[in-house]
Amino acid sequence: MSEPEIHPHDPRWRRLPEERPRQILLAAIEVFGEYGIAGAKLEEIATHAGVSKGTIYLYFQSKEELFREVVRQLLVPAIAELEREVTGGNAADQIERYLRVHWARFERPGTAGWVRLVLTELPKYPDLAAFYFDEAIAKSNHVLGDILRRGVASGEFRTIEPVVAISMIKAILLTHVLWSEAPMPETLSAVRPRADRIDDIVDFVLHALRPCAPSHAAL
Amino acid sequence: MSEPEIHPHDPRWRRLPEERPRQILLAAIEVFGEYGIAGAKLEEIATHAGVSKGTIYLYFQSKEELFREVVRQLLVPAIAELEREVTGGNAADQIERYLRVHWARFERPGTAGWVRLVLTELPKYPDLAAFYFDEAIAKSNHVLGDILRRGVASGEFRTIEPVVAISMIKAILLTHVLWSEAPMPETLSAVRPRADRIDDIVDFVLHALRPCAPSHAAL
Amino acid sequence: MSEPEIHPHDPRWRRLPEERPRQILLAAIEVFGEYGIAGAKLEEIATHAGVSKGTIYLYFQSKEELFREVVRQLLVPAIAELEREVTGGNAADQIERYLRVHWARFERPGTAGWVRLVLTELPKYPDLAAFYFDEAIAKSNHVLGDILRRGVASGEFRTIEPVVAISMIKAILLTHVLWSEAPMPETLSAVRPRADRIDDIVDFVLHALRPCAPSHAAL
Amino acid sequence: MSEPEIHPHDPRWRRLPEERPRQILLAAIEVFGEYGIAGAKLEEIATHAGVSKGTIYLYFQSKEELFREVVRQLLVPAIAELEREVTGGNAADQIERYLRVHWARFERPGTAGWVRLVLTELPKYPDLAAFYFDEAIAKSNHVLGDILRRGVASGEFRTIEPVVAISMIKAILLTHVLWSEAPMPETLSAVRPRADRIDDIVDFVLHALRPCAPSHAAL
DNA sequence: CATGAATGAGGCTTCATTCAT
DNA sequence: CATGAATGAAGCCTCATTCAT
Repeated sequence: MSEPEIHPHDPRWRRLPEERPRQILLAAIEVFGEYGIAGAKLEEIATHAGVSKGTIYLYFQSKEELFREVVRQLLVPAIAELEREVTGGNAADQIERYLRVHWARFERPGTAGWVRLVLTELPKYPDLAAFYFDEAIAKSNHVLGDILRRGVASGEFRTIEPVVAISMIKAILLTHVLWSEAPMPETLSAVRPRADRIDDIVDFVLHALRPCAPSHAAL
Repeated sequence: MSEPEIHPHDPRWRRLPEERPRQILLAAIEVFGEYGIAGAKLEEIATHAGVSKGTIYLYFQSKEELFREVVRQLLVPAIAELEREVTGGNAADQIERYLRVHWARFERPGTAGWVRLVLTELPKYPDLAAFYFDEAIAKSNHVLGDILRRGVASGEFRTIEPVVAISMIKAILLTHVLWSEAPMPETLSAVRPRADRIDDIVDFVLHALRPCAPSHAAL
Repeated sequence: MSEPEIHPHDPRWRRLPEERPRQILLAAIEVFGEYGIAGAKLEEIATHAGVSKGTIYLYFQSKEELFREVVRQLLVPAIAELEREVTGGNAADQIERYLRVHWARFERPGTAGWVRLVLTELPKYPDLAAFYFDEAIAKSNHVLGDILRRGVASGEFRTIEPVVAISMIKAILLTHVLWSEAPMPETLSAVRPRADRIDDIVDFVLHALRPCAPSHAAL
Repeated sequence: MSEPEIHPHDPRWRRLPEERPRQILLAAIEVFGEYGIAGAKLEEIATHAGVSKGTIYLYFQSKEELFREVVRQLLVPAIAELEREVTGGNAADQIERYLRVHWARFERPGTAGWVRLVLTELPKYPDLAAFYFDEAIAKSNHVLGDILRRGVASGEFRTIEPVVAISMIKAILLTHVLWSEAPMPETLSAVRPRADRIDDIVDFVLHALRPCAPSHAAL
């Protein structure tokens, strides 16, 4: 209909073989996060990546394999990387730092989709889930477990099974990430929209861990 | 054609027509919970309900409308019903009771699907989410908020914004329900499989709420 | 563009579950025969059968499975059926009858495609080929072998390995069927278009089998 | 950039550019022969030829044009060349020589693909078929026709229309070449695998041609 | 010249929805 | 009412063809 102005340097596409896979993966994690595996359309991933449908197949064998690579190349490294950032200070400081580092990480737009991805899609792929657990979860569990054990030993924390505390901490963190994005977070949770929700989380977790006098909660 | 009560060649038995919609809704919540909205197939819902695909359309206009009715007729009432069961005792007892009642409720097979539905599918339908919030969440928030306010007032709990405590409690509860289900709970969380996980939850929550100073034990 | 006259009894389709599979198979054998498995389009098979694309999948799991059923339900029975028609007379008469019966069979329009199907597609499916061999080829070999052995024993035919004569007879028959249809038969063979090509075939085969005086061909 | 003869780091060796089209044609006839026109992938032809996909388009306008050139530049000359080799001896000797020369020719690996190409793909391209007929078939028909006419005239052969004998001879020859190849020859034909199948063919053809009456041996 | 990255039309397949029975 | 056969839009994937490098 409209004559696009044709310049001699108006190529329809460019050769970017080095960047393509990453472009596609980044587009994929976004779209998968929003719609899930079944609901994500390759067409949309391609558009987001600025390529055509067929191009995806130059780098990934299938939609499922693309999802697998998203987990392998983006999810797992991103999670694994977080663990390195938690250092220094006493146990409570480290817990706080752990929470804030993760929160900051997940505040980046589009990352809440990751949580949904992990919660709802990963269980369908046992091998992926196992890989994810080994490479990402186990490490963070180790980091958190160390902090908790140290805190308990030093009396900074009350006596608590590290594995239990870990699951509570992660439950709180992940769910609030999920609630923090998307349409109407406050609708599904009870949370009033607050930018500093992470303060509440830190506060709640540290209170739950602090040592106690004659506890009535031991019942 | 139909002389249902007497004829010896009568096929097994037949449900009253009025029950059809409910059969379908029950099948739908199960299948939606397992596969999500996009992944659920009407064929499978029909099979679960013991009817044919076409029959669904006699009672529901479309797949989406069916999902809406699932939320309206099953999810909301089921959640709303729970709130009535929490009564009596001091604030800590009531919190514990709240947690245990909900946990027991969600331990029924198939109910973890509800949680996934609410956490991951509902946000896509703002109007449904609002309805769900008004009819189900708001009530439970009210119940919990009352308990918390009373506990804080009586000194049983530390000073904490009820709305914050509510979101923490629900985050922990819902996530553990999700993890307690079928495919590899312990793989994606850090949780060792334990039947008494609810004890850990109660313990953690009450510790988080108890007063700060060397407790001069309320009550 | 054109308003089709809508009568109250102008249904867009009719329920014909009994006939559908056969309609589709008949359309499929035609289209497969013309284009091969890869070249055949389900769209065209559907059109030939007077149904929509989706309908094919109500009765056949996939394009390949459709092809398999064509072989199983149409090709093999059609070939097998032929063998029953060869009876009576001396050996030469029976050979002639065998040739003419098969020729008549393959003269039906569309059947030359069968030959191409068997020659070019069947080898790709070893299990199908084995089935076809057992159910169709082996029987016809048996029939032909019997005739030949009897002819040799009675002195009606010269001494010849039945298995050799069989392959010669089939080679001649199949190739001429292939040449007998399609665009320009006489172009690829040397054959002038003649309705009574089968007479030439009968003549040639019987001459090749007839007993001989001091043979110079025995070298 | 290119100093091909001297440099020690010169990659292996390189074909002269003039050979490229031939490389591609040779690869193409192989792949076309195995998979047919529709089933053949340019990617595979390129790989076989040791070039890239794009290179094919430097020499051939399209896949179909490539097939046309295969017929024009390889099939036709190869067939035409065969005719020159049949000389000397009496008619029967020449027929035998014709059969053995062709058989030897087609025994070269990959050449059975030619037969399939001619029998099953060529008919789809009437102009190609006509060209093939004029350039290859007509010549061989002429050669064979001459032999046959001479044989009939000398009494060495029985009275038979040359054109008929030609089609029988070619039918037998081509089909057995097809069956002699790779996937389950003995399954689709009745032929036991035998290295000396050509002896059977020669024997059968000569018997079919020999004079009828108690032979007073010509020559 | 040669490459191979990129494209996009076209085919197979699924499944929500419709409708004759 | 209920059925399930039939439809067809839409999505995944392939591969002949184009074109920047």
